[in-house]
Amino acid sequence: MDDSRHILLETGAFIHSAVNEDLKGRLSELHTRFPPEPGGFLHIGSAKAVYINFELAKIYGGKCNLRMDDTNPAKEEAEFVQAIQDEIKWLGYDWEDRLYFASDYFDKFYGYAARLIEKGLAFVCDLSADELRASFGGIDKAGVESPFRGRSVEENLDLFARMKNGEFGDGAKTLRAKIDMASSNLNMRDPVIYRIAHKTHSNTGDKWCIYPMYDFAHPLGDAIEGVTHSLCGLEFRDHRPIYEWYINNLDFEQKPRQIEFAEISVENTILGKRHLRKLIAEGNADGWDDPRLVTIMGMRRRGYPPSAIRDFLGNAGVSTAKNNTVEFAMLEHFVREHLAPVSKVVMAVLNPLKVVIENFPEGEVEMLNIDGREVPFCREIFVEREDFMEEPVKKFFRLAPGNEVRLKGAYFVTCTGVEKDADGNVTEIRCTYDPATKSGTGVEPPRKVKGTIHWVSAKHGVPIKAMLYDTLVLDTPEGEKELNPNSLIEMPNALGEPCIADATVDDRFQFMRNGYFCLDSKDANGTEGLVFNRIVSLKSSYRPQ
RNA sequence: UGGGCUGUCGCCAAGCGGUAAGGCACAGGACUUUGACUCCUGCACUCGAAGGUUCAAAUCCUUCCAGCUCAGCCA
Repeated sequence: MDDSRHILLETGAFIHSAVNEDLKGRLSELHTRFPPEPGGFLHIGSAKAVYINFELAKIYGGKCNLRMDDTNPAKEEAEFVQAIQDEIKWLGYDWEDRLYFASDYFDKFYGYAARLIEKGLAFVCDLSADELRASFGGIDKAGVESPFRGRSVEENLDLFARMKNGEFGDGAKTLRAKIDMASSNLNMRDPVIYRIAHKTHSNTGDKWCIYPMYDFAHPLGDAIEGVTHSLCGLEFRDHRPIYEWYINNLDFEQKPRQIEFAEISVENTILGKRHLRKLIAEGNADGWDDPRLVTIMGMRRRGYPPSAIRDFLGNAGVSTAKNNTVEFAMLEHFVREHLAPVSKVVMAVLNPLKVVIENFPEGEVEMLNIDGREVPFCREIFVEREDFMEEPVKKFFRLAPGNEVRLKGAYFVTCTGVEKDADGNVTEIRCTYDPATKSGTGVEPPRKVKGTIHWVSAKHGVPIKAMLYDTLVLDTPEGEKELNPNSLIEMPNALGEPCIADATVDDRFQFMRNGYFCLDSKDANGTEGLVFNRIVSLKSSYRPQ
């Protein structure tokens, strides 16, 4: 089922040829890495980076490290370190014993920075954050060189050591690379290498009060770990020159190469950390694991198989540099495809309408064998409210006055009447059944019937709550995101056939004609009764009227 | 208006000088005790536009048009 290996080989040709060329065929030497910042949870966008880095290494028999990019103590928390590992494992990948932390290299980073100073390629700058920003210039304006750019190697070395020793306050000084303030690439305008931040780091504690910037730490981290190919999102395209500048100026034997791929975006979803945080803070999402979110936690709770996510990612393609927004329907397609073979098909009625079978003996319970299950059938059952129409539209093959349908695995029934309340709402329908049409007897029914509907015994039905999801937000034509008012529909009075009382969180069901469902893992001990999440609906070619 | 990048079916996406793969979606049809699944069938004489080179161009050249992206002591 999981042919992602094949898919990734077909797509992302630019990566394959680059890797092939660099390694001159020794592809098992391919070494990649997935470098998350432990400052948040992973989502489908991060999953693509996980997928590409790990999958590519797997295809060629190479290795992929997991490196926590924890160079900014202000934004990172230890809890994410474990969460991210769980998420990657769930996605199906293994970094073996190669879990690393950028912070493990702080000593080395410091040494390399000093090296840059000695080579006259870095200097300590006293400009304030505001002054620095102003001196950077702009998109069509060259920057201005720092007045501290000419300091001697000795002075720089001394100042840098004193920065490290905590002699200066936050923001008082920075270490900067000496490159080119007139570069058309803003990342090359004497970028900051180290900043001062008297903050406790989750890994190194108070040992450091200066921390390296991403642009400096990332290539060095790659080089130190022996990474051959640093595959990252397109957003880092403009950083490639600075990545190479550090690598080339620090004389690494084996130079890692950065290759970018287009990030994925899925229609009607939100990926941005701050946007997600806002949704959660405002109560519009039920935490990071809200099943309507395409966070890893959300998709996991929703019931998406990880293999479906991998397959989706592979099929959505690994393009070079094109903006793309994949339709949500494509994700759902792969979810269905991977769910179908592992799901047990059972009956559940989401919106129950009582049916009394008038000629079925009162009090009698008949056990029916449906696909190997024993399912009780009796005089009073529930069917889906949507499966009955008092005044049927044309091509409505379900229950309607005078109309005969098959009850799945049971008998043919004909609607003979309707009961209503004072407001005219249908409260129950009356039917008669034909004993000669019993299912599974091997005897051909005496006549054909167009519709087969699902049902649950009134006496034996297990009360459940069904959660029907749609995406939390909708894309507007203007390119904005708006809340989807119908992103959650709760069906509190749903009923399932008896066997679902034994469901575990790992079980996947297809509720016949209603979609794929699983137990909500958030409420695994059932304090709210049995809560089932609809993972994805079934496709339907039925169009009323 | 500086730099980088991109424009192939509604959405993804192959293709890299030899006459437009595939998936999703959609539309027909077959099958059907899930209006599901499965199975057939259809779905770009055309590759952002215009010129040019060539026996031959989505693929090469030129110009133009459109879109995305970059100014954290974030990653």
